[in-house]
Amino acid sequence: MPELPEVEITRRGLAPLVGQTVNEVIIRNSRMRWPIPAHLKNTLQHQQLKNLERRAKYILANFEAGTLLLHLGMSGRISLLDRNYPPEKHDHFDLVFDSGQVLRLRDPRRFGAVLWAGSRPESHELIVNLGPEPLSGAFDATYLHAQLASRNAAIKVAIMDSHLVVGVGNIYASESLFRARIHPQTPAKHLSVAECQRLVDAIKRTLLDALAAGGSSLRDFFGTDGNPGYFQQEYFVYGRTGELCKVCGTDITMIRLGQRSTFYCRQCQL
DNA sequence: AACGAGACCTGGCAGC
DNA sequence: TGCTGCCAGGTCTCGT
Repeated sequence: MPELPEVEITRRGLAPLVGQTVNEVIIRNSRMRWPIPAHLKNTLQHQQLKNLERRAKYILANFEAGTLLLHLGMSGRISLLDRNYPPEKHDHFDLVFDSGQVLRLRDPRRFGAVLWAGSRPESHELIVNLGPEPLSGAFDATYLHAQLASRNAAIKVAIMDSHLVVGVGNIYASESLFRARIHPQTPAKHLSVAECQRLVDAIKRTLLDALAAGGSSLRDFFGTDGNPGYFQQEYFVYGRTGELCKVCGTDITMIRLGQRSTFYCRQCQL
């Protein structure tokens, strides 16, 4: 599930852990995208969680000793549970706190990551070259238009490039382009400033709407079964091949761009 | 610098 | 019921 809104909702849901102290680190399977560092067991022992931040799709857990990076990959999920709650097959990593609460990472496909970033996480190799946050002021039409000037690739592929802007995954790329009424295959460099403005606005609106929808289910997020129960987003185009466009009634088309499924309305998006 | 393809993994589902 | 093939929300790495 993890696109940027889901990661942000996860971060917010973990807020009760701030101020608590780590009692134990459990690594059941260290083989994630990169190995989970074994030294975390010592490094995080008795460390107090100072705060939780987010950069792109990384959750940054800040401790006195440094910052733990958490990434959910394609299939990751973090739950906040009682420490006695029995782990299941793909529960690879636990941070157990003195209160008896545990932050538990489950990730069947293991594309996610648990990494140590030391005291300067902004300089970490996975962080330092990332583009601006999509909801920040730095991501505006002027910036986007300048970035696209040298790119022939399809606009949908371009906005999913984390060096250009972070946090626009496969679902929200299609959704944002629909809202901006831009065909996903348009060569990026062909977008006018006005189109860039529509796209910037659409990306921000799409992500904010998803955040608001997810936020409404936050109460269910920490059920003892650990199921987030995300609000089922009502998509305009994603996954709706052959169904009717909610605006004009044309059937939704699917194509592949950059090896990813892409959905659009051939009437609304030119 | 930009682009496309391949890689990493497991689970779910359609079709036979 | 079981097998096979294909698909999946991410993103880094490598070759051109």
